[in-house]
Amino acid sequence: MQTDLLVQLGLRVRELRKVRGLSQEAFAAECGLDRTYVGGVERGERNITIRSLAAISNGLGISMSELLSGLE
Amino acid sequence: MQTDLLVQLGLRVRELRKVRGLSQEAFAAECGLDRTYVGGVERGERNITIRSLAAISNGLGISMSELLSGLE
DNA sequence: AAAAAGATACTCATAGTCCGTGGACTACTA
DNA sequence: TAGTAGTCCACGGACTATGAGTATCTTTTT
Repeated sequence: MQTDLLVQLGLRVRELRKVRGLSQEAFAAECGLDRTYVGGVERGERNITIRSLAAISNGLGISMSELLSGLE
Repeated sequence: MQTDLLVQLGLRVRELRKVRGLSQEAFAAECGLDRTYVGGVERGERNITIRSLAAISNGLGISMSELLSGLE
């Protein structure tokens, strides 16, 4: 059985954020999102919308397509 | 000014659906979604979540990453 | 005319915000 | 040894905004 889509995405976001040396709070500010919300995304608890996904990939400096590559 | 993300996505979904020779209704059934909901997505009226995006890309037989490539 | 798509409108669940608390950890400073 | 201060994150509660999902009616297309 494969890991849930939301969990996979969350792990990826967390990994990419940490590589950039940002705290959740600083990263959330970059994205224009709430810190508690980003935490929830990283924990795989949020079914994120495409607009928030765009905000996050923008905050990470990559495309949505890149952020989602390999995820089903 | 550039076209809204949701409109871009909708146009792409519509294009890919038509290439496959499916009506909105038949395609929606493939995706496990309602016909009017898919219509709203194609018209760029829905800020779709990642899970619905997964259902649609699955119905199209491509990855989410492919579906979103080139979109900002 | 029939089939396909658009428009509108509704309920209910949840996306997303804002406030706060507490625990784990690090680094001083005594 | 503490003791305290700072950082980071998980988590909760209360709240607002909006997405999911469906029904109905109208318009367009063939």
